[in-house]
Parts: sequence; structure tokens; C-alpha cells
Amino acid sequence: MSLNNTRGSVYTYQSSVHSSHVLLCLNEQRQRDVLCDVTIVVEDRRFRAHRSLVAACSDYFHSRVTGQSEADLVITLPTEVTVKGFDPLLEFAYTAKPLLTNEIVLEVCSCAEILGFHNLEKTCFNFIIAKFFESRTDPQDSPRKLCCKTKCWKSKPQAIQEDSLSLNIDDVGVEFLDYVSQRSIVSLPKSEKDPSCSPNCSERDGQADYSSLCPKYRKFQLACGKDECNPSLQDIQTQQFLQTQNETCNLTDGNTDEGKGNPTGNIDTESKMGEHCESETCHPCVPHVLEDPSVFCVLQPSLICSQSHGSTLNTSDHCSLNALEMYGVAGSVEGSAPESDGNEKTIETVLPEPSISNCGFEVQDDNQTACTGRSSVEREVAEHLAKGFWRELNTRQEGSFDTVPGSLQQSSEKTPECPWLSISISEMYEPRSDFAVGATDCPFLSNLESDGCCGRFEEQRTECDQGSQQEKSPCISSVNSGDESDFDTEGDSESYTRERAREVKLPFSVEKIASLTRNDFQQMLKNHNLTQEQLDFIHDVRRRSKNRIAAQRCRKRKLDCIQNLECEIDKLRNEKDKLMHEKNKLKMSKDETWQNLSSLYQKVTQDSLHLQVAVCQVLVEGDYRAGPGLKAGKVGLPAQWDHSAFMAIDFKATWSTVQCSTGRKSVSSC
DNA sequence: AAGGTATGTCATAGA
DNA sequence: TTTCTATGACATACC
Repeated sequence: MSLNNTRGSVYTYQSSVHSSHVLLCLNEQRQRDVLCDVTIVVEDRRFRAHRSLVAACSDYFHSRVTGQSEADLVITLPTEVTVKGFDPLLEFAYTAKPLLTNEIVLEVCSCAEILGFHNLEKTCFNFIIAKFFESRTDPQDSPRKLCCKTKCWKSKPQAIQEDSLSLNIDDVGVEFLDYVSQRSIVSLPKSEKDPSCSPNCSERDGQADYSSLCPKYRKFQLACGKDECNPSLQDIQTQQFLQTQNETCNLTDGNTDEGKGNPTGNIDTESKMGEHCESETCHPCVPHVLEDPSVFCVLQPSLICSQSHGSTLNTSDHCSLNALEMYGVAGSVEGSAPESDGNEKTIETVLPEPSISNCGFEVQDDNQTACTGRSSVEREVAEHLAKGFWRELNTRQEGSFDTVPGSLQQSSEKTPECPWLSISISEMYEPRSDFAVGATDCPFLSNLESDGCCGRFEEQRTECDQGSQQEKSPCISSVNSGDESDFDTEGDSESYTRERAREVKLPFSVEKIASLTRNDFQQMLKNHNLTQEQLDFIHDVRRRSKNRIAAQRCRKRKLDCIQNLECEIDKLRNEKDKLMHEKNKLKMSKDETWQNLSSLYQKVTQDSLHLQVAVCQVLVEGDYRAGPGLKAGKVGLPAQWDHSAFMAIDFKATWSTVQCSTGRKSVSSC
């Protein structure tokens, strides 16, 4: 789209829709008055247009056009509609490229309202009005869909990117594109029709086009591929997450004070996300005040951190992990960032790194990559174990672990379970050079000092024990249970595994077996002199653990697939309804055409009969010398009959017929 | 008690 | 060959 201001600055957003040949062709046709079937009269000017297009763009035209069968419909617009306001609207309808200046924007806005030019978004006008009439721009004044914006940051021209104003213009552009894609009667390629919020902008960059599928199905399709560091998958996952957040977000602007969060300290991640949202600008990961990606990248973790600081680990935190998993985001329970005081007591749930990349900022932390470069499966194992960790904590607290000197000693010395819970947020986003220092204990932490972590974790546990949310806390529930019989199947299995681990005198923790990478795992086996029984047990544990996670993934995929298929079915049903409707319309049209043809045929045959009768009269009267010189008019034929038509008649045949049927009598009696 | 659901495990195929 | 992953099938616990 283009925006002109009085100073002559022109900001251009060349939309993909605009590039559509179809629209261009239509516009050309309009200018050449080809196939135009409606005349729109505004004040003293007449505009030619295609009625189906204007009907698709405007409620007013839709109501005026519907049911009108005149070949050339003339619509006179209300006097409130001016040429000044209507002209750009019509232009926009054909080009998706309105030309607005501050002199006409109000008029265009008013005309759009009168004519029901839906989706000429309020946001657009709000922005434009604000832009033209205010000295400064407050981003909060123009509610935006940041998730859309971030996508377009990626794809828009560089020139636009560099213009701070263009960010806002872009938003407007997105709205326009949405409008066009929704309203255009022409069928555009998917990639062109969905320029904004599609969770898979990256797909338009040459990847498989799943855009016709439901989001979940896209996710499934992509999930079927390798998801390791697959940006598109991450995008999709995150987009789904954001979408869901978007749906659940109904908080009003101005309540983003993280400190207010929750007086009980029971911070729910979803609520926290909501706190980042505005009523119309719902984006959980991008604070709306931030325009600068780099600022965002630094601030985002801290924003989330700040909400979690001081909160105890509780069910909400725990659940938020599940919520993240539900969204298909490989979220993880993270230990607190090692801040300067080193006394962090919180376990925080943070958005995973994909949310960053999804926001349009290519933030690539090598160390992070190194850390998260583990397979998604491994991460999932870690998460899974993190969840199960509370149970283990309970077990240990109840003393069951105290009977395993080796294990206990190791956990106090090396804290094998703790570190991988403790990837700090700052580490996720800030390069660290000490990666792999002391990393052998944790494939996912690798860069925290175990002691500090463990110390913090003990504190967390203490807080957990003392917390007011005991009934909700996973660890407290375990504490309260205090009974091995309270274990579910998994617990039973785990306790059995631990029992076995004790029996075989396993020199390291069970969790380690499952969470280590293949290489690390094999290295560890090499480092220990293990008996066959131990080896069998270890491999069994590892196999079962991996398979457990795999089964969970598999089931999740299945569910997704079912949902996607249901979604597909709905879509196909809608399509079928539409096609049936179309078919009925075409059938009616065909019937109408057939009727017209019939009446025409009847008319023609009637005239032909008249002609034959006239000819026969001539012939019967003995003037059978019809030749080229005979004029239709001389025998009383209808005036519209010309010579060629008359000469086309087979006079001989006609004459014979007449002779036969009349016995050479006058045909006037026929 | 029966049926549905969730989860873990095993067997197997394929990468 | 070994390991990993996905998935069908089965068992078990729970509601």
C-alpha cells in the first residue's frame, strides 16, 4: 500500500496481493471498461466497475447488487458519499493499494463506513489518522497484531525495515492484505492470500505448502519430519502457542506490571503471558513497547524473569510446563538465572527459544545451540524427568534414597538431577564461553556450577515444603502422600527401577541413564567398570525410558492428527456446501438460458412459418419465378426479413410440401 | 462391574 | 551391528 502525506513522503508497501495478476487484470479491465457491469454514480461522476467485485468489498454494494439482473446496473450512492472519498476506495478495491492523504483520509474513512467497506480496518484508519494528525506516535495508540508484524518484518523490503514508521505502516499493510485476502473474489495462490498471520511464513520461502491445512495438521506434517532445530517447526509451534495465548488473552492494557502478578506468588505461566498482552495487542513474547529487536532480545527473558522472581515453585509452574507441552513447544523447567547474588530461589518456566526466532529476530546463540543442539527427544526426556523429579525428591525426602549411599553421595556432590533443571535464562540468550565446563553431569545444563544449583535447588525444595500452595505443589503432594502405595503406575515403575538400581549397585543415577546422549552415555559406561547385570539393567532402563517418551510423542501426534482430520472434514464440508451452492446457481442460470433460447427458437420458427406461408402464397398465386430479384417486401414479408434470409429457403421443397398438403390449392387454407 | 482413558512396556520395522 | 525412533498391541491403574 502507499501512504502519501502532505509533505510528499510516500511509503510504499508492495503487497504480494497487489502483484496478483488477477487484480491487475481486473483493474485494467475496469479502466478500459471491459466487462464492467455496474455504473456507480457519485455526486456528478460515474464510475464503471465490476459488480461482483464491489459487492465482495462492500456491504452496501452487496445489498444493492444482489438480485439485480439488469445488464448494466446503475447505482447512485448516497449524497454523503463523495467522489473524494469514494475514488480511493474503489481504487483500493481493485488494487489493494489505496492512496491516502491527510486531506482525504477522514472522507475515505467516512465513505468506507457508509458503504460498509468492511475490513478497511479501524486500526488502519486509527493509525493513519494518528500518523497524520499527531506530532508523535505512541505505539500503544495503534493496537497492532504484533504476531503479524513480526512475520512481515521478515518479509518486507529492506527499505521498509529501516524506517521506524514503516513498522506501523506495515501493520496497516497487514490489515489491508488480510482484507484483500478475505474479500477478494478472485482466487489467489495461497501463498499470496495469506501474507500475515500464517504460522508458516517460512513455508512461503519454498517449503512445502501446508497452508491449506489446519495449523495442527501443518504441525503434524512438519513433526513427521525431523524437528531438530527446524525453524519452521519451531515457528509453527510457537505460533500455535501464541495463537492460543492470543485466544486466552483478555487483559487490558496497562496491567503489565509484573510485580502485581499474583499476590500469592502463584504465578501461572498462562497468566503471565496474558500480562504481556493487551486487549487487542496480544502477544505473549513481545512487549509492545519494544520496537527494537535487539532490545527485545535482551529484555524478554528479564521480563519473564521478573515475574517469576520470588515466586515459589508450585503447581502453576509445574502446570505451565504441561501447558507448554500442550502447545507443542519444547518448553522446559528452568532453573533460575545465576545472577550476581547467586541466591535465586526460583524455578521458572520460560518460553523456549523458538519464541524468539518466531518473533522475527534471528537470535542465534551458539552456546545455546550447542546446549539445545541435543535432539528434541533428549530434551523431552529431560522435561519428562524434570516432572518426575518431584516424585523422586519425595522419595528421597522420605528416606528411600538415603539407603543408597552411592546415589545420595553423588547427588550431593555432583547433583546429577539438579543441573539439567537449571539452564538459566540468561544463558539461553547470552553467549557463554564456559560451556561444557563440568557438563558431564547434565546434557542440558552444562554450564552451571553444580553446587550453586544444588544449593538453590535445596532452597527451592525448602520453599516448596513451606509454601502456602502445598496442596498444589507436586512436591508437596508427594510429601503429603508419604506412602509408597500412593504412587501411580509410573511411580511404581520408577520405584521399582530405583529398587533395582540399588540391587545392582548402580554407580550413577537412573535419570542419568536416560538423559545422557548416546556418546556421553557410552563414555560413561566406559568410565565405569560395570557387571553384565548392571549393563543389562542400564540398557533396559534406557530403552524403557526412551520408549516411554516415544510413546508419549506418538500419542500426542495421533491426537493431533485426529484433530487435524476433523478440521479437514469441517473444511471440506464447508467447501462442499459452497460448491453445492455454486452448482445450484449455475443450474438456475442454465435453466434461464435455456428458457431464453426456447423463446428465441419459438420466435424464429414462428417467423419462419410466416415466411413460408408468404412464399407459398406467392407460389400458389402462380408467381413461382422466385429468383434473386425477388424482394421480400414484394410478397408482404415482414420488413426485417432480408434478401439472404429469404433466399435461404428451399422454395422447391416448400412448394412440394404445399402441393402435397394442399393438392395444389391455395396455401392460405393451410 | 463395565467401559473409557491414560500410561508404561514390549515387539518390531525402519533409519 | 548397534542404537534410536515410531508405532501397534497389550497390560494395568484409575475414574
